[in-house]
Amino acid sequence: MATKCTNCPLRRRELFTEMSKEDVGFMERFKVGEMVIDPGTPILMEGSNSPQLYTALHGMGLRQKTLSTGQRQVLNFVFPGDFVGLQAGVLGEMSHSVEATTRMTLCVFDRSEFWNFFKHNPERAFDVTWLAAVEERLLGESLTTVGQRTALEATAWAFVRIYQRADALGMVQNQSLRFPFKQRDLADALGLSLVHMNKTLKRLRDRQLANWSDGVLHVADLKELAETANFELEAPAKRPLF
Amino acid sequence: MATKCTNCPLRRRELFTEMSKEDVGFMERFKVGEMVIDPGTPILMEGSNSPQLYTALHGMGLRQKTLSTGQRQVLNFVFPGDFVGLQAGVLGEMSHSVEATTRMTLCVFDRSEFWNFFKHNPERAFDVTWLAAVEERLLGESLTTVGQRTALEATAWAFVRIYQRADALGMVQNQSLRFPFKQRDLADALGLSLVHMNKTLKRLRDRQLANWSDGVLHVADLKELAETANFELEAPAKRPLF
DNA sequence: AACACGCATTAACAAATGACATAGAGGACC
DNA sequence: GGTCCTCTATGTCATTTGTTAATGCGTGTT
Repeated sequence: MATKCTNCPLRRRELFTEMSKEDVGFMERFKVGEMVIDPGTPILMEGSNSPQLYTALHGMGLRQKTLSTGQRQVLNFVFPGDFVGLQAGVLGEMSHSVEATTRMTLCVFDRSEFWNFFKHNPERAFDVTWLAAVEERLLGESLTTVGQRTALEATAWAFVRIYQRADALGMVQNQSLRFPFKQRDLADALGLSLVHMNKTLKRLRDRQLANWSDGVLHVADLKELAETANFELEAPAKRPLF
Repeated sequence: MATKCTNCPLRRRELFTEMSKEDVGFMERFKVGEMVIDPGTPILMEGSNSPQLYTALHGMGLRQKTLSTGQRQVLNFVFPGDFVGLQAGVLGEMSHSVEATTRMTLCVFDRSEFWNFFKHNPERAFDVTWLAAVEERLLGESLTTVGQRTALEATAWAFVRIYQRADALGMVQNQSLRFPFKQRDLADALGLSLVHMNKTLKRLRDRQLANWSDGVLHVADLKELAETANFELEAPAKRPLF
């Protein structure tokens, strides 16, 4: 029942770069199966060294880090097409956890085969590095947001990025998308308290910039939202799918 | 008179993994020269696509991102041995700037040769990915700090990380190291105002945990400092030198 | 000597954000 | 129907952090 990479519904999305027929075949041999998990289930644990790597096929999740005090930082949200476990694959240990927020299905890859990529398929090896660099770029931007932007700006920034990402995946309809997280999740992603997050959402709603209710994010005017975030809108760059 | 990779003083430091003779030779052919720059000079600019990549040999610098409002986020500090320009090498465009804080000397590599690494030297290609993953890990930790820790905890965290990094490079003597930045730099790294940074430094000084004056950071008790940071001390992992 | 400049320091006050408390809506379970 | 639970919403107050301004100190320049 596993989806064949040849028929992968993600590859067609405009977010992703073209993939050669050979590479698709290569991926198909690399893929060992598919996994379906329920909401709330951990996929990878901080400190663990998973023998498996994943690509999110359906559903959404989040990456997070927990301090000894119990506070948690949400590093980012996992969208379909995201590669999960690169750190485990390369460094041998995850520095954060990944868990499913909705029901998810994941493509499963064998970590022990990972090294073969570098040996036998330099193009795909380059793509892995590309993904790591993209991740680094996004984290740098998140860090800048949490460090420099106000609660309102930060929330607007997050919504713009989420909207753009979803749009590139074809998940936006009527300027709306399913964003099935809790206010607590976004608060922990932006370093805000839950109460303050809630008040900030209300402000965005009152200003008619963005409305996130019942798991649906609606953005009335992306440009204006980006402006309140002090964020320069630009066409999202393509990236490899792994 | 460029340093030959064979005689590279960094490679001996315990921070770095062993490198085979062949790889050293490989690097030596990859290296096209050396560059010395004065304090304050930009090395790579946000948005630029540099034809050159670098490894810091001597001196220190910082990576930063600037918002349209003029605020800046310092992403991290560049130590000797750091690879600079990975994003340009892989993505073709930097998402942040890098500039020298002290006088620096950098090994210069040709970006056009970068791809050859992946084709002809999978081990080194893997190392590049490793570096990207390490960078991602560090940024995730910084994000967690800025998002979740108080000003005091964040500053203590930063000092612990800086101390450990410097120690692994053999830059610590008498529990002290040169940390030639301004309070403004650290404030921008931790998302704090300059004044609050200053007050926080005084608190750490009063508590006899850490004293950063005249460009020298002195840590009296690393363990206690880590405790105030809510940070779990662990032996720093080795990493490849590029 | 006089001056300007960058940086660290401190005080006084302002603003942003967090903490606590409470309430309501909805779902799951008995 | 009741009860418990999670999540959202809102008000009040406390705390952290930011802003502005002033001072001092060293260094380099005129």
